[in-house]
Amino acid sequence: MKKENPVVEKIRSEILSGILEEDTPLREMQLAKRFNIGRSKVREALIILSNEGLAYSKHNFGMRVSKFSNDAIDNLVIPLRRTVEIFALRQYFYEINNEDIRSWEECLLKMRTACRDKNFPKIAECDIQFHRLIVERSNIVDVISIWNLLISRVKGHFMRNYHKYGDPMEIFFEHEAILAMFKTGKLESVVQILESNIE
Amino acid sequence: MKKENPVVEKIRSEILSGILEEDTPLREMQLAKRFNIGRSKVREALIILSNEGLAYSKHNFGMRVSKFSNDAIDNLVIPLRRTVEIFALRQYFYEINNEDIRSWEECLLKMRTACRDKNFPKIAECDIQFHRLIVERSNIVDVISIWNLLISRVKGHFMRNYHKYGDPMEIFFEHEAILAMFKTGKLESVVQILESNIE
DNA sequence: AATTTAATTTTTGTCAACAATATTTACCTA
DNA sequence: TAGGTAAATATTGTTGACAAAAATTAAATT
Repeated sequence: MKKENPVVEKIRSEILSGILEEDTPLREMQLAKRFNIGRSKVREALIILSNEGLAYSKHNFGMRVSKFSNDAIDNLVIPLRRTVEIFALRQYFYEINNEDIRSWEECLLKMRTACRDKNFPKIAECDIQFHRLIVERSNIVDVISIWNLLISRVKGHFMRNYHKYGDPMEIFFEHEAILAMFKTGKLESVVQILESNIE
Repeated sequence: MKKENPVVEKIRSEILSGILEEDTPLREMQLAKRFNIGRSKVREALIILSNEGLAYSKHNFGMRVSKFSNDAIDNLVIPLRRTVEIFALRQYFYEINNEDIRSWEECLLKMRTACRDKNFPKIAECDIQFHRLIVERSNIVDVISIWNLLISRVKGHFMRNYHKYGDPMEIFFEHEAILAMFKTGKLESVVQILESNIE
């Protein structure tokens, strides 16, 4: 598997988590000094981020952090996410073992704390992690990379979506229910509940 | 919206269609001279292609054309492509003008020649271009980049798929029919014929 | 003081140069 | 001639230089 550029990974994570706000200029020299690399290496990283849609640029303007996605895009990306995650799940569902279950349980533990604390960025992180585990368990590189792109396209969607819940704990209960259904071994029921969770 | 780098587009199209074979070195100076641009611009293009999975590199080895993907994930990617293209089309269908029609007609003209000559790499190039025009006309950068990733995951699929046709001219007729349906202005009919074409 | 204008600094985009590495060619020897 | 070795060439990855554009600061004007 291709090893990721750690500078790309770091900047991307900071954009997705909201540490870097919309329209923040990504200054080349500043990043070069920070990561102790040359300007050309920073440039490469920014090109990749821009290609992923997390940064944008104009001529002689440099790269800036992209704005949040809009509802129109969400309407496209959410069905795609459903398709990808359920495709991934179907590849291995009947081979799920105790170790797999434990990784989801570990994720849920963190999510419960985050929900109790109403720490929404942390809830989003756990939410994404829960679904990432579903996709990565398939071990199919192409599927994982498609899912990664889709997730980067709904920057801000998770936070917005949480407003629909009266109490953040409901987010935890929903994912707890998904895992409970995993344990029953009923694939079509899992598909149904997973579909309703991805919205 | 920022226009896509035409050099990236051209090289990508040549990789996807199979004009550039697996493991072909993508020499920077050679490409720079060919497109009349500097080496740094070529470098940017290659980074993007590599990020999309169409090229790979080792240190001091440069970029090479990636190998074909296996068709295991076709069952996933093809429905996704359908969703994305039809989503794009719905955004602007009732605003299609003569200039748009002309760009598809221009594409079809090349496709007819390629089909008559049984030049399969060229057919694939035109086929991809036809669908790319559908997506790019939406001017939605997120949609375009998702589509680009999906297309890059089925490298080789087009060529494989053409074996189903008895006569390559059928490929041209199918796309001619799509454009004809565009002109009728009946969106749902276009959706239907487009869905059947993406397989 | 507020606004406009000019000068200064910063930043980007691009090029050319360079060392490090890889590839090719020419040469030598058995 | 075949195979190996060294020289020559080509290519990449990286740096620094520099002009063009943008952003910032300072000065001037009302």
